[in-house]
Amino acid sequence: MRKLSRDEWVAGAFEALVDGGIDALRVEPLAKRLGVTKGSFYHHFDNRRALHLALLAGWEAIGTSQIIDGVGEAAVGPAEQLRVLAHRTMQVDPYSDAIENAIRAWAATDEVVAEAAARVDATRLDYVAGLLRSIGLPAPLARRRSNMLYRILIGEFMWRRAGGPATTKREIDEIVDLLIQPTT
Amino acid sequence: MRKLSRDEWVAGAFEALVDGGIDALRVEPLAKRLGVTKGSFYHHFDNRRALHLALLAGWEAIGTSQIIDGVGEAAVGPAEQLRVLAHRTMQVDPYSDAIENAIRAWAATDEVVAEAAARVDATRLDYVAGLLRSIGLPAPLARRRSNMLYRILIGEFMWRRAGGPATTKREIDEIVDLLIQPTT
DNA sequence: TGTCGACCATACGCCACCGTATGGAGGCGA
DNA sequence: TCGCCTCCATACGGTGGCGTATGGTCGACA
Repeated sequence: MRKLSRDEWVAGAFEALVDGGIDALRVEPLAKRLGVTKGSFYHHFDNRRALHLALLAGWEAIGTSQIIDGVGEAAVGPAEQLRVLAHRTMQVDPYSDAIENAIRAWAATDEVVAEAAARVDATRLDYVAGLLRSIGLPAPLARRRSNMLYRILIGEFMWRRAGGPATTKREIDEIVDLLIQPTT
Repeated sequence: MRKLSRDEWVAGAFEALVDGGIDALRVEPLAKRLGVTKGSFYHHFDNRRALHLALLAGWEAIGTSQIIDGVGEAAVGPAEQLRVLAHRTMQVDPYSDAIENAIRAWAATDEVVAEAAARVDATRLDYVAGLLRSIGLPAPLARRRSNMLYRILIGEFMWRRAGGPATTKREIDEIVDLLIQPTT
């Protein structure tokens, strides 16, 4: 008889989220995938909602730091840091694409999720805006440009998830070059 | 006793799609919303899938032309046309946001939907790229810039849907100005 | 005014899933 | 070895939704 920890359930839930979205994340099918019965699930969680919230908490924890961590060490100047950041976040990763999209779509119908997503977005945007200011853009312009880059990112995730071709490395460089322009 | 046409069912389905996504689009609740029973539904449609496909066909029909139609009359030069196009598509419309996102999220798990979305995307992208070429950008650059703008659009839809503040008119102008730059 | 067809209500069987209740297996300390 | 605690299997009732079968209503039209 296999024994699972709570974290293993959450990890399995992320897998299920990837190929089906939050609505397809049901406890009995998930239990079958994990090789146990739902008796295990209801030992670790009060109900289905509790699993969803655990999932959300996990995403928020890694979603905030994952992208930013290590950028400062990987590159020296702010312009190069921005470039590294862009390449890292836009690299092809179907797993991340699916999760990011699933959470964001979920946010449309769940206030708690929307708030968590807003926190993650704010952290990322602040970081990028700070980089742009370091490059020399005035604060309001830096803010607008970071918003622009962030929309490109979200769009890229969703675009790829729907089956579209990924943005190439060369195009990413071009985007960064364009965004750090002080004027139009 | 109320009587509905097939189109009224589709229209109702769009409403339901807006506040819940494709998974929440179920025939019995929808029938209740429309003030009839599912007896009516199964008179007009073979099954739930048929409604989904009708929905998809409706979206593809309007999604391709809706944005483009009338732009040629509303502005003279290609640069101004692009500006008009950007303002039109990015204007705040929670209804469109929801549908666009729902379809795109749906495309991640349904091949038929993914193909329809790809057709719509290709049409829109071709149009924007053509505008950029008319402005004077070389074809490959025009293609890359249109991809960029399109990602911003998708990102904007999803961003707003998740509760974020909309891009202002001034920012939209700035984006267009940046994208029609011949070089970085 | 009778008939026909379009449209819908109702009732039914079926299935997937939720959450609960209960007991059983197995490790672990006293 | 005994009892306990953690983790899970099993069985159950309940709910919501799918699709079908069947009959009823109402307007159009001859």
